[in-house]
Amino acid sequence: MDKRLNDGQDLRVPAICRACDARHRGICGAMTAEQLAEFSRFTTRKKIGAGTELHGQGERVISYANVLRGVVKLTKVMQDGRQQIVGLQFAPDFIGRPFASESTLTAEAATDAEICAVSKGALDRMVATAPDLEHKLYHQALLELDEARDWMLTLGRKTAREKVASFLHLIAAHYDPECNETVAFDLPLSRQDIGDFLGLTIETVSRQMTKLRQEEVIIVENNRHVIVSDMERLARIAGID
Amino acid sequence: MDKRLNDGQDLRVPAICRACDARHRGICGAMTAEQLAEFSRFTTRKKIGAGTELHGQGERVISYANVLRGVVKLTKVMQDGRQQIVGLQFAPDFIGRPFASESTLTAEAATDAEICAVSKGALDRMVATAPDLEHKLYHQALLELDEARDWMLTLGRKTAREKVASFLHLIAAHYDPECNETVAFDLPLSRQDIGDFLGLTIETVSRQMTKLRQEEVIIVENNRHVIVSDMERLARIAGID
DNA sequence: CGATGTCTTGAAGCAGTTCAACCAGGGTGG
DNA sequence: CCACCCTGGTTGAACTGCTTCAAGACATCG
Repeated sequence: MDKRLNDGQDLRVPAICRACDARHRGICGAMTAEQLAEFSRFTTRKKIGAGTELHGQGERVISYANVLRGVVKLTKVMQDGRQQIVGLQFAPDFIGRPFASESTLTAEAATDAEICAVSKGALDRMVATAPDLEHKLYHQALLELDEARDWMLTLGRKTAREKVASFLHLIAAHYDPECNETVAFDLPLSRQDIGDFLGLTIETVSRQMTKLRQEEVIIVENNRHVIVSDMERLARIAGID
Repeated sequence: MDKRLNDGQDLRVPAICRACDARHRGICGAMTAEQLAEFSRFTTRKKIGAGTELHGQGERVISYANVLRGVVKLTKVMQDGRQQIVGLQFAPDFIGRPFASESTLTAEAATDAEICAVSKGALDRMVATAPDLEHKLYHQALLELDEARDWMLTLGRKTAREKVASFLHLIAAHYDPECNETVAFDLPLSRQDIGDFLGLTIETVSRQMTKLRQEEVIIVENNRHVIVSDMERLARIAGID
């Protein structure tokens, strides 16, 4: 039986959660109807515009969030302004760092997005008593760690060309987990953000994109829309095994 | 009362664990005497020489380990041989990736080391039933994620000089958590490894070390022994806030 | 004491940055 | 409705920091 359908009829589950896309895929999937009901008293679903900051580097954190739609970027900055994106969160990812009062990074919407924010206290309390929830969070942390380490290889050892291809591959793979031969999508990041993600300048990103376009690895429309006709080829250029 | 002393007299705790340095600091700290007794039937304490591989990238993993002494490096390689160190594990760190059968990286002793290996099955079973243990593992995963993201900033946005200084700072801070003004230590990595950690060539690492030596930021003896006289200054050069 | 591996130093080359100009699209106001 | 500007992206030319390639110094160990 489809759990989602079943759940949609379970009136103990809050209405807002019953209508939520991320209900089963995200951390909420680990909660019972009763827990959700209790929990939802501390959650707020909201739409945020691109550029909205959820919390800043060095700030005290008072809430966590789940991404429901859009992309949130996690960035670190040095005093002199140099910037590095250290993570991209897609739906239904969890945003926040349990067991730390201060954030070591900034979380900011890269695109228009929708999130379900929850007070830190409420989640911390629930984590302390619900092993299933902590298990789910642990699971996501491990996935993020895998991603971070993959990206370290990209940052440390790949050429600009490979980096840009790796980025395109990452986004494409996210939009099409089936990994079809051809994929089309809108880039969730500006050229500046792509540069900050890849450890490159905006000019280098632009030049490499142009080259990939000329070689017909990608087709670009309106600067943001990208069509990859041969994912295999892109992966090869990206240096992905 | 000192828990360690107390524990040393508790005969339900296996002898090998009673004598273990990492007993309370590592994940074992989350276990009861009974759990340890059960658990120790599946653990093997062993000394391994520098260069010993614990598991390789792409291999099936059959055991986890705790570092008791020495340093273990986690590396990723591309088919053409380019290599990146994506993590350094010190005592009492846990090595392994729960919930994955295959490893996406290689774990290899960077120095002579001592580890406490445990069969994957035994730990997985215990994790499934002991929330405290999973909590501890989750906690470490989050710390590793923090470290990985810090390093992404280093890899993506720092100059060779700042990278080398950052590395020295990292090692120094590990040997002296008190953060005294002056710290002396042996480098746990060869120049090649340092390069692979920083995304630089061995020559660039060497040149930057020479420069730092000439500026008297560090004193180097026998290539491996380093003395930092002014940690503040090193941090400034490393671009650490 | 030579042999081997590790580290340093030097010189030349190149990938990516920097600086500057240009272009396209989209909104604003005269 | 067009001139204007403003933002985000592209392109070009000169520069530079890191790499590459090659040789030499140093330590360690049979």
